[in-house]
Amino acid sequence: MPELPEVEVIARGLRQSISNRCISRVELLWPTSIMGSQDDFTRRLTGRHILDVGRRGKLLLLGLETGATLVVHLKMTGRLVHGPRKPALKHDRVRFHLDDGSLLTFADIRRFGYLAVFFPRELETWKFYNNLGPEPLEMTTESFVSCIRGRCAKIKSLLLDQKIIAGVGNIYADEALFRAGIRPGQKANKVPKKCVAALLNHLNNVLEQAIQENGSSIRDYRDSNGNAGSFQNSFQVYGRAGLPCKTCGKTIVKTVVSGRTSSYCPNCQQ
DNA sequence: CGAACCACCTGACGGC
DNA sequence: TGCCGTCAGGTGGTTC
Repeated sequence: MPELPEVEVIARGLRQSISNRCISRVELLWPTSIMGSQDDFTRRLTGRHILDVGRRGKLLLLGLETGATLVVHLKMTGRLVHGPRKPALKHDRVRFHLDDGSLLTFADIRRFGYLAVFFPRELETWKFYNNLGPEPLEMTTESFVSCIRGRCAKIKSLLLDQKIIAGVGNIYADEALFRAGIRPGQKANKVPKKCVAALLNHLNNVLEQAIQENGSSIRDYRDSNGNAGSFQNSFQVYGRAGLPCKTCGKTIVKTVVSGRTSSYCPNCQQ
């Protein structure tokens, strides 16, 4: 569910609300949401202070006083919400009781999401983390072009590949490609170099605008305070198949790329 | 290297 | 009402 902007919004919110808090108790309501040993997980967190909150790709990273990192992947329906103590809800999977009496809750309807605590050595050997590509917002045009150019895969498949660029998902891939005027099914090596270079700027503009608007809420996404985002109101193509293009009026069409529903304007995108 | 599948799960929605 | 199929923001694995 959440892509880079949503995870970034959550990280910023938690940085404000839980930095320097201490985890007094860990409540495992659905133990299989933990990757690896549940005992280690609880032991490594209980009684520890959270020093900082960061993000890498779509991963949330909570830095602990011990140097270990609590990693959270929200996948499709995960939420990480901080608030006052209250009874657990149906989809709550893990709850962290903090020393000020507040509660940090990981909820996840579909249970694809997971949590883990890694010490630095372990983090280095975790393949998913280690193979993550660069952050788009920190990437140079030259490096982006060199990652994309010469590839014969469809351009959208490359945007979605976390090993190439970290953090882009179905929504922002479609929105960036619309702004760049490139069809999602276009082969990367057939896109003019200039257009590939411009694509990074469009992608980063979309990501930054989405962060400003607190992310996109299709159905499940909520920020760390439990509030919905508003960028879904600015979608140009995502979820708009059959509706008129906001730029030219032509009907937005739907196709499948990388097994993902993809929408584009047949007139604005080539 | 790339595409086409399936798998992991639940819930919402539309059609009949 | 209820049953059934379809679809959903992500990632990993297999096979061809």
